[in-house]
Amino acid sequence: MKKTPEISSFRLSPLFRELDRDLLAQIAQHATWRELDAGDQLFAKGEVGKHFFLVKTGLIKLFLLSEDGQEHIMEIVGREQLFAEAVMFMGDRYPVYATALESSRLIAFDAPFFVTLLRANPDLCLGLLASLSRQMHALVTEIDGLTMQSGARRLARYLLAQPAHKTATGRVIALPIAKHAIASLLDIRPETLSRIFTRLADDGLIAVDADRITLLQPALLKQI
Amino acid sequence: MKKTPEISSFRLSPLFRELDRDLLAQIAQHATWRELDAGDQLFAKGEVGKHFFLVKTGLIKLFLLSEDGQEHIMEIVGREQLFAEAVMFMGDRYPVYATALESSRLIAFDAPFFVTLLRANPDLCLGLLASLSRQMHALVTEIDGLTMQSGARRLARYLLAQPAHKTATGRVIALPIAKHAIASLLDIRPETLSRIFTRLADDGLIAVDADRITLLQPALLKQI
DNA sequence: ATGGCTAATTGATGTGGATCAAGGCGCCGA
DNA sequence: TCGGCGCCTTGATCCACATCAATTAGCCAT
Repeated sequence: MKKTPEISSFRLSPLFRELDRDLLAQIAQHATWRELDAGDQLFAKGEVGKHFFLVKTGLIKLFLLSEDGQEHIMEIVGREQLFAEAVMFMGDRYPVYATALESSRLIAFDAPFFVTLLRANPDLCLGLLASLSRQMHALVTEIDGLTMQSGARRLARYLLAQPAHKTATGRVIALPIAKHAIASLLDIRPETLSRIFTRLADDGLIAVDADRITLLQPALLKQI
Repeated sequence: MKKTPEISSFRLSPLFRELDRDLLAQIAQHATWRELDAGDQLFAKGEVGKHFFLVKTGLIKLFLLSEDGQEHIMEIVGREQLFAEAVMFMGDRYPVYATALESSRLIAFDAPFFVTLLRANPDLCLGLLASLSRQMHALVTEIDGLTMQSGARRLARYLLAQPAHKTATGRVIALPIAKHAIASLLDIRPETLSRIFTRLADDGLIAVDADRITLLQPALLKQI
């Protein structure tokens, strides 16, 4: 069931793009496919981890739990995205929980082996450094957003960041995840998210039809 | 005025610890001392940066500004700590502002030169990867704390993390920075911080004498 | 000393979002 | 077809913290 992935399935990821065929082959030999159904757990926080992952299809949520069981989604990882690379250098323990939001196929890369590759390949190192730096910047921006912006504003940003297709009335987007998951990601309660949606709709900025959102006034949305 | 620092002044930092004498000498040649008075700006957000820094004495605050001028301190960097390493891989732009809280002496390392060293020294690469991973984990923890914990709890954590010396009545700590700076770091208003201090004091958990805080009940403080 | 800073405290009031509670609605399985 | 069960919504109330405002206390610089 676990066969080694084709090189072509991961060579286009930014981290691997510059590598030569031989190296890619070695990486592939130390990688395996991983399949998850919706709701399946990939790893738990604190668990010793020997892999990092590339999402080929599906969605993975990375989250933390407060001691009263409240879940806070840190990030939703989608197709062609790499995650948990940092586990290789952090005492091997995952800093978050990871479960599948929908059925998903991942490639699991062997972390210890990858470290030996890093030791011999400075370019690979630099690529990984760049990737981590980008993620750090994103985290700093997230802290900024969480502490200095209102819920409505965070939702506006989120909506504007979604892929959309244009129609006569405005940009239409389909929410990729359930509303309660969006609420967790934006760090607000589902009830509050619902109220913000209706307020933005009342103000004519958006139109809501279940998970189909039309941005009627994207310019005003940006200004919130 | 800018003379190159002695090797001994930075060789003990975790990032440099494993390096041989020759490499250290090269690094030193591309490094300079930087002196700042209290309030001096080291760099601004968005500025193109060609250096990363090691604090030898003093304190540097890293912060963001909201568009209405509100300042949010992300981190206070103290002696023997390295910061802004990530700027080497992030399009060269600093993601935060940095100013001195008190007069400070720093070593400024040349980032482009350091990248050439990384290319030739996998061990150095791995050290930097480890450092960035640790910082990322800290950021994740910070998000967790900011979004899932009350102000009182964040203050308790902060106090417990400070260096203290024990006395008969409890652990005594001297706040290293002004209370309003602590408030910004914990993302609460100075007024609210003041009220939390008096509440904790009323409850007998701590005693406050200006910037001298005695932890009377550290165990209870941990439980908040 | 004196005036003018800024930090810190304290009180009164306002508010965004959480919490508690009660339906409505789509979807799926028997 | 009918429950049943998440998900979403809507309303009422609550609370932590922000905001606004006034006062006091240290701390230079003149």
